[in-house]
Amino acid sequence: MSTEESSSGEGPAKAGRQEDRPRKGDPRKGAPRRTRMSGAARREEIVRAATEVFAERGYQGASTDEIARRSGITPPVLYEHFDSKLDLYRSLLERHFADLRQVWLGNFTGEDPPQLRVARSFDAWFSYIEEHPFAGRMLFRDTSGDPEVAAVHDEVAGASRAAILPLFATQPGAEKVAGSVSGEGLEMVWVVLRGVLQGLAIWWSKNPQVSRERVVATAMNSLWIGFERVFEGEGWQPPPGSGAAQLDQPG
Amino acid sequence: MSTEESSSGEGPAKAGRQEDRPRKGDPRKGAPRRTRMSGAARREEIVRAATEVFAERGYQGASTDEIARRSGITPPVLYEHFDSKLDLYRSLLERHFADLRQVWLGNFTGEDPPQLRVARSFDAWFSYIEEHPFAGRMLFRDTSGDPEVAAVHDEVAGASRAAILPLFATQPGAEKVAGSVSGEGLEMVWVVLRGVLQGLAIWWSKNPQVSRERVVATAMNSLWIGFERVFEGEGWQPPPGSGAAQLDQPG
DNA sequence: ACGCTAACCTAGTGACCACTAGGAAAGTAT
DNA sequence: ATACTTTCCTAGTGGTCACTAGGTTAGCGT
Repeated sequence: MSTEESSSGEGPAKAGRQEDRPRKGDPRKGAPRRTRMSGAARREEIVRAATEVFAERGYQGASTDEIARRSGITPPVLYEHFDSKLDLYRSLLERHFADLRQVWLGNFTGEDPPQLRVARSFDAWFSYIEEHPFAGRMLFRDTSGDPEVAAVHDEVAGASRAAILPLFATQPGAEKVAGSVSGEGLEMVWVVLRGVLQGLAIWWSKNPQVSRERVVATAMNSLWIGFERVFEGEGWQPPPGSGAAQLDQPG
Repeated sequence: MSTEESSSGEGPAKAGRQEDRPRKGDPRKGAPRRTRMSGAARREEIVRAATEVFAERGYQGASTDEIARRSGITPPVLYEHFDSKLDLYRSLLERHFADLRQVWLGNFTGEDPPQLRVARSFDAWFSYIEEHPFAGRMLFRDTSGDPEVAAVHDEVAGASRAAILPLFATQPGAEKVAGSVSGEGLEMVWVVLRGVLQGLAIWWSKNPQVSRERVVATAMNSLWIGFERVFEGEGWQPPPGSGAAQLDQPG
């Protein structure tokens, strides 16, 4: 314990502000935050807390007051590090998406057989999710409620997609999954992949007792096994001559 | 249910009656709403408008004022039909999930070969999405930001899941996809299925030029083709003797 | 015509939230 | 100690939102 506190001596004229309170009760108001950090360290603390809160409550549900509280500061300090809530959100997205992009680029490329590269990528991807649960849950949230937020999310996520998608396009036979490897077809492959991985990641975060190996195996069984057979030309065909009649939904 | 009274079309020339004012500027305040409806009709109008707004902005982003405005009323009237925003949301969820449940129950059951039943169900499911775009986009939104809303969503969606999942459990070989057909395994199958269908549905709503047949084919190629092979025992196996070393992610 | 019910409105209320002005204190250099 | 910078605070501001109290009017039955 360092110096008692420097405010000894003169009695406070107006308000009796004591610095070393036994911070029982409310941790925000009762305890004066005399834990001063360097700017960089505090900024990291904000990033960590904000990832947590955004993961738990989504963009709209996360309050800057709550983020500040979990960072050990009051709201004004937050705005000395980030211009706005949206600016903070964007910088988190960029950081975490960059991490995941590296996971793909570092594992999917190479000369190994496709199945091995896919399995390796999935495993590395779920490893990242395992080690950064809040990051995963934050990234995969639906943000389309607020157009401005959705634009930021689409922009950052789109940059990752643009970096990763070409890896798949070179897979021979990939065009058979969704009709083509360019434009809509490739986009649909991406949608399916993302749907499965994100769905499993969110489910896994609520069922952590399941091993990563099992989650990866489920993803492989769902995606790769089917895709591989489609690559070889065994794709599903609609039953001939049975268009509308059979496929109509009941009233 | 398509009695769409376009209450606010372009006014023909000018104000002829006492009712249609030249509502320049604020459309809510200028026009006295003397279009009185029966309670049931107004309630339907609210349901329609609320589905739209929840689909566009999510639960938190949807304002009751906006829902009221699109229903042609002011907020107090809304509360004569529903107890609260959450009550309104719950009743929409129940209605639309019940519709989708019927799609599954009406198409997946029967004596046809599994592939045909799956394809028929997918087609019927996407048909429903096609005809009720707002319903689809509303149901598949992430609502976990607000615990109270998440609880309602989980409750209603869980009822649908409980009705549909047993249909899959009887599929021979289904346990091989995720390790078992009970508990976690079956849940993971559900997660994968939901991830693919919902992902494709949301993507499709932004890319309506793609035919339903193509979307269904992508879903079949992604899910059924792979699953079928797994059913037959061809599931993916981790490369032997290559656990952590190969699968480690890069720094 | 006249009263009654139900649909609808105006005009709020209090709570919450993103964000800020201005000042105090902690650390650092002199 | 004194001057200076940086970190952090108190105490707000204006705006939005879910929801409501109490009054008005349309339309129907008699």
